[in-house]
Amino acid sequence: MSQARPAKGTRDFSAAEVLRRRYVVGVLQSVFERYGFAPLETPSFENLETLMGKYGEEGDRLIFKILRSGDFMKSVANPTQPKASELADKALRYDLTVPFARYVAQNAGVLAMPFRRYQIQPVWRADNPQKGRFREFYQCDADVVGSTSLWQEVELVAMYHEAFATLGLDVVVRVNHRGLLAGIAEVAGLGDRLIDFTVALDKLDKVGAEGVRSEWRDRGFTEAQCAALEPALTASGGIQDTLTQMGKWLSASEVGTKAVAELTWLVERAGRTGNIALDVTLARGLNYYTGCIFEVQATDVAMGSVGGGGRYDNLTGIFGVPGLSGVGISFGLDRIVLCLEERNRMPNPASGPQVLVVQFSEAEADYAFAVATDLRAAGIRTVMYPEPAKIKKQFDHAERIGAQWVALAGASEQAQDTVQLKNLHTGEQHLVSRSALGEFRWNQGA
RNA sequence: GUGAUUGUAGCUCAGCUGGUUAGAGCGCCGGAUUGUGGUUCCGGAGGUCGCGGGUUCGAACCCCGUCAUUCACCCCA
Repeated sequence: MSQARPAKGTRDFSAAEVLRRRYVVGVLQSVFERYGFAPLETPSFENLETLMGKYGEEGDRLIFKILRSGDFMKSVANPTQPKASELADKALRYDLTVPFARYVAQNAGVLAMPFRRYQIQPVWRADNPQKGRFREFYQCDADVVGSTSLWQEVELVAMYHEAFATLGLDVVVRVNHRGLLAGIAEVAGLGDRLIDFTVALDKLDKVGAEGVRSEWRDRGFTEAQCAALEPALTASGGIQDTLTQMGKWLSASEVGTKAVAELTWLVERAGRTGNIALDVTLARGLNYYTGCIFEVQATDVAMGSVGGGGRYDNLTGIFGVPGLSGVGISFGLDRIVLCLEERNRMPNPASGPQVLVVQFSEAEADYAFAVATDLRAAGIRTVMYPEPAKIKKQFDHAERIGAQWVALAGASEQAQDTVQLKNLHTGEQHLVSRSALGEFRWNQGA
């Protein structure tokens, strides 16, 4: 086994893979831009304090920290037990939302609000890899800040629907509202245990109702509290029914009631653009969400979510700019690619050379190169064989690099200013004059 | 961080209850009258059996450790 391999959780992308990823990115970009989002790129690493504490305790653990430069150890107070901040002061970005919030806070005075940006860049997490899960992966985010209108949510869901419809992947956009969860916690008397409640509830589809109940108990909820939460486990049926149920159950809670109203309004409009589902068990880990939350699930592929997002009312507050509400969505590029491949919905765009120009002898190479230049000028992807190897070898090479045509351009062709074009698929051969290469039908016999 | 799994040629793998110079297919390189490929035939190169210890007359095989892979948990895209 070779020791030459990429680092854990990372991968190389071959030509074919790069092209497939570009295809997906292209679809997302075009959707983002049609909805008026402008691109933004931020650095791959940020100051450590910019990232720490934004993703919860678990998230902090998964941040890739970058060792300080220089002889930093000499300033460490206790070298046997250095503090993390003494060893590292920078970290690779963990997601695109926090760097975006940092950017908005920094430029709050000059950005036209509401401000819409999209961002397609890799992020890094020091997680253990598994299926569809990497330590370096791409996120494709679209966020809008500076507007509390629910129309933003409607548009973002429409973007999900449009993008996945274009890609040909069947998905459902699951919707929930942090206020709904907060309302449940309130009426069940959970106090500040909202996170414990939601993290367990989120696993309903995985571990079942009994699994959730026992996790609640493990997390220290009383039997009375568990009993009070019971309606959260049984909420099902139509979206409208569920909303009605929830409205009654949470009528004593102000946040709960408001959340139900918002969901009712959103669901009516978001349901027009595609498949959506109300899922009161949807929690999502990132604890900066405050309003509607989304998660996109491929319906025909066993895969974690292929996208997620939600509203966060005060993300820039921690960077000193309070009162800016934002809402955003994220597409998981790597997982989308995996899903499309599994569903055979991935096109295979051509990129390799179309023509290989054979080199017969060193004396004839100048003419071969002139022909190659003509071909390239005509927009044909062309490779000239670099040495006068055996013809069989040159043909083999043409086959292997996927070229459909071999161009034979030696002394006899030069005498007539022509080139022989042989189709490797059909075996047909055409004698074409150099001046007519631009009109040649390269796709014949493909 | 936890649990399990796997690690033999470039790739996919075989290798019996431990027993000589560790095999196959594919791939790679070369050749079969050197301006026309794919098929076929012939020949060739290529392995510290992940690494380090231990048991044994003898270890790819058994034991311990370690590293790496994959899958799952936690968490998440």
